[in-house]
Amino acid sequence: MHENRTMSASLPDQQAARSDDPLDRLPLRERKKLKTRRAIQNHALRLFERQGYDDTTVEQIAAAAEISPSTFFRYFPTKEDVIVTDEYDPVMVEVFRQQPPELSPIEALRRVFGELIPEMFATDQGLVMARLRLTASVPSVRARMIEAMRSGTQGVLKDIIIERTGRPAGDLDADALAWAVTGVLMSAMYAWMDGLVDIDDMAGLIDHNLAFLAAGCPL
Amino acid sequence: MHENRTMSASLPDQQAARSDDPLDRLPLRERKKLKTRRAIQNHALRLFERQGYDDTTVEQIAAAAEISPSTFFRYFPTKEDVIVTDEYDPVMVEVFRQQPPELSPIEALRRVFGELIPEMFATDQGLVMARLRLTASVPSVRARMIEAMRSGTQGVLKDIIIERTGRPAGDLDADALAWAVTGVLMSAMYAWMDGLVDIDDMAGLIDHNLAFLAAGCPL
DNA sequence: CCATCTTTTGAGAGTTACTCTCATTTCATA
DNA sequence: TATGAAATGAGAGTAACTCTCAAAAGATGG
Repeated sequence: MHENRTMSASLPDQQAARSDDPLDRLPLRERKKLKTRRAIQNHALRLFERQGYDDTTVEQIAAAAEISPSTFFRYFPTKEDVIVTDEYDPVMVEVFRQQPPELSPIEALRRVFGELIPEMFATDQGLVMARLRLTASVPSVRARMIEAMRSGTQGVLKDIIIERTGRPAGDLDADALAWAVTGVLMSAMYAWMDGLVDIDDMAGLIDHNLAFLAAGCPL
Repeated sequence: MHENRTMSASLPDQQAARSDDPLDRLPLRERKKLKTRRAIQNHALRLFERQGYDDTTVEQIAAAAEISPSTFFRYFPTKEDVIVTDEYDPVMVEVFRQQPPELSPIEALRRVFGELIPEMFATDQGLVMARLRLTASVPSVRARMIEAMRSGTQGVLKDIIIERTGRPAGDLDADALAWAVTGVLMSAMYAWMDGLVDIDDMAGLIDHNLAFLAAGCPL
C-alpha cells in the first residue's frame, strides 16, 4: 500500500544515552510495546523531515509503522508528543547524584551537563537534531516542548536541588533556582536553533551560562 | 437565538494597565475591531468559567459575541489565544526605560515589577485571575502561555537589557539573563497557581526572586 | 449625497486531530 | 490446553481550524 518499505537509514536508532537498552531482559509484552513506540517515533520523524510536519497525517504515520490510528494515540496523547517525548531526565538525576556533595547545586550541574551533553550528541546526534529542528520550526511543537521542559526538567531539577541542599519540600528558592537553570538551558537551546552557535559549542555555552548564573548575572 | 443577551457583570472590562483607553480617538473601523476583540475575550472567559474550557465551543463563543465562527479565527488564531493574549509587555518596556540609568538591569527590573504588579492586580484583578486559573488547569493553554512568555516577555526583556547595557545585538549573556529573569517570573507565577503563595505576596515574591538571582542563587 | 474602492464579515464545505465504544486478537498463567 | 487480562483494530462522532467566495460596511473623491 505504501512504497517505502525500507527502514530509514539516515535516522539513527532511537535511544537515550547509557546504551544498555532495556529492550533485552524484559517481558515479551513490554518489549513489543517499546518496539512499537520506537517504530512510531522513527517513522514519524522520518516522514516529518521528508514532507513537513503539517503535511504528515497521523494516518500516514500509523500506516508506515503498521499500526492503526487508534493505537497511535494509545502511545502518544498528541501528535506533538512524538517529537517532544524523551528519556533524558532520569539520566540527569542519576549523574547529578554521583557528584561530590561539597559542590554547590550549580557547580554540580555544570559537571552534569559537561558530561551529558557531549554523550547525548554522540549517541543520538541525528535524532536530537531532527527533534530540535522541528521544535524550532513548528509553533505548536515549540509550545509543547517548553511545557515539557517545565513539567519534566524543571520539576526534576527542583527535586534534586532540594535533595542535595536539604531544604524543605516546598522551598521557593529551590524552585526559583531550578527555573533559572531551566531558563539558561533554554537560552542555549534557542541560541543553537537560531543558528547563533555551532552544535559543538553547546556544552561550552551551557557551562558558561551556568557560571554566569552563579555569578549573579553581572552585566 | 441565544438567550443571554446581558453583558457579563462579573468580569471587569478588559483592559491593560494605564487606563487611557485607545478606544477613543481612533478611526471608526479600528474602534469597532477593538470592541469586537474585547467582546470575544470577555464572553469567552465568562463561558469558560461557567462551563469549563473544553466544554465551551468556539461556536458558542461566537454566538455569545454575536459574530460568526469565521470571524472568531480572524481575531484569534487559536482558541487558546483568547486566554493567552495580553498587552502588558509594552507597558513593561515603557516603565523600564524610565528607570535611572545607573541601576543594573536586575535592579531596574525590581523597580519595574514593584510598580507594575500591584497596579496590574488593582486594575484587572478579575480578568488576571480568571486567565491564570485557566492557564493552570488546561494543559494546552499552559503550553501556549509559556510559549507566549518566551516569544513576548523574554524577547522584550532581552531587547531592553541590550539597550540599557549597550551590549551588541546578538549578545548571548543578555539573552541568558533575560531567560533567567523569565524563569524566576514563571516560578512566582506557578507558586501562585499551585496555591503556595497568596496573591498579595506576588510582588514581594517576584522582588525576592530577582534579588536571589542577582546574588547568584546561593543555596 | 452618491459612486466606487477597500476592508471586514458570514456562509458553507472540507480536513484532520482526537475521543469512545466494542469486538477481536495476542500474550500471560495455571 | 483452557482461562483471564491486556493490547489492538474498526468505525463512528466531535470540534478546531482552513479556504473560498459572495455580501455588507466603512473609507474616499466627486
